Amino acid sequence: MTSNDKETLILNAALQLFSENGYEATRIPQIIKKAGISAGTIYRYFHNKEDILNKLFQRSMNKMLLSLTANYPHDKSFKDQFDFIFMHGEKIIVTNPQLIYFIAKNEFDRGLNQQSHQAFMKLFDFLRNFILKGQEAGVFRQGNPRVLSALLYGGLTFIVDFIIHHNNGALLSESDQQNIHQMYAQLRQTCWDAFTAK
Amino acid sequence: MTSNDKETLILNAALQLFSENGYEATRIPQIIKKAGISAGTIYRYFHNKEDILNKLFQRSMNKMLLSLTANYPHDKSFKDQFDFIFMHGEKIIVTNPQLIYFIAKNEFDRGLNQQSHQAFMKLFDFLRNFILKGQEAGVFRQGNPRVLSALLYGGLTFIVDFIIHHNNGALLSESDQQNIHQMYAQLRQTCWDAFTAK
DNA sequence: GTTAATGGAATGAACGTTCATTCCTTTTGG
DNA sequence: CCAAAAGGAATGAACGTTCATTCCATTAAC
Repeated sequence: MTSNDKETLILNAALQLFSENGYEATRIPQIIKKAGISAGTIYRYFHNKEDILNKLFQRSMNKMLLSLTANYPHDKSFKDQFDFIFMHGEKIIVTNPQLIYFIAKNEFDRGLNQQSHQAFMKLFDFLRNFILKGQEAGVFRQGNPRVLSALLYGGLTFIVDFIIHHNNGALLSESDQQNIHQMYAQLRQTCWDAFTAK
Repeated sequence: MTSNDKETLILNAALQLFSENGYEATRIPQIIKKAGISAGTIYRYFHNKEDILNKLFQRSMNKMLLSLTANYPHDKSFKDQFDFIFMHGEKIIVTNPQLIYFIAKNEFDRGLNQQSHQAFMKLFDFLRNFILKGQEAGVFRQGNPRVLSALLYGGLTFIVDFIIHHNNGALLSESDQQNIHQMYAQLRQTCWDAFTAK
């Protein structure tokens, strides 16, 4: 087991605990136990608790951004781009709902440093740019782009709430997954209608 | 100054601190200082820290529900009811954005007791029922009502994020208020389109 | 054999809470 | 009316506990 693996072990344990209980309520001993390491070791890889939060936040942001930007269909229609964003969004969420929930819970908390905020803004700007371009092209309704991103982001987050709390963080059953997939499809259609209604 | 006033003093201080920093990160000494009372006094009015959270949460929920249900236009059109909900939602949010932010931050946290969850569900059911009735009447689009409530609730919450963080929790300037009013109007129209698009 | 990594007991600061005491208002006695 | 007593609210220093972090002996790697 390399040192890199141990860092990942710690981050994964922290992700689960932070998303379940929040950053403040999560105790270092909990992380230690879940990661299967000892108190001293954690401080070989991270300066302190806050450092874990920030490294985890940035890793999460980069993961999401990478997933959304890799193979992004720049030259296709807005509908295709919209579907691409939703399809990959759903994949990210269903694969690891804790990630989104962790982000939503900690997004604006104290404890996030400049670098973390920049990582968030990168993702936010990506969505914002998509909306702005759609508005310029006359495909999306006019107005403050924040309203549309609020709908999209808020809708996604609230569905994650459902995923997380429906079974107390356990893995999703097949029927749950189908149910969520259906909600996701409805949300996509509803958002698209909202975006394009004139 | 009656004893009731002091309880309110504590709850108001807690509301501001909880919404800014979250429940866990808020320290009792902070509440004491902001409320202008001493350490012992707080335990005359509340059993413990968690009790403050729950009493505050329930007070917040009841405030919101009262504001939404008083003079509710049961016998008017769905559009009128929709506008009523939005109008009163905006009023609540602009008057005290911390309230919504506090709720959004603590909604699913550990520490909330049965009674608090019931208070939340009462409000949630109110919205859910409105959506269900609209669906039954064929006015709103079909599908899982949670998708529509996610859009509405998520949208509102995310706009509150903007209000709170735009000026670090200070009172809103007049131009800010106009800006928010505009966003709110856009959100209302967009949500209505999303709700009613077939 | 040397260096780096690990474990876990030890540490001290900070936390929520308590409680003996003080303060102030209200009641009682004459 | 006034003075003394009582009652309840408020105080803040002190307490036990819990937390993040450190330290150092032990183990693993090469």
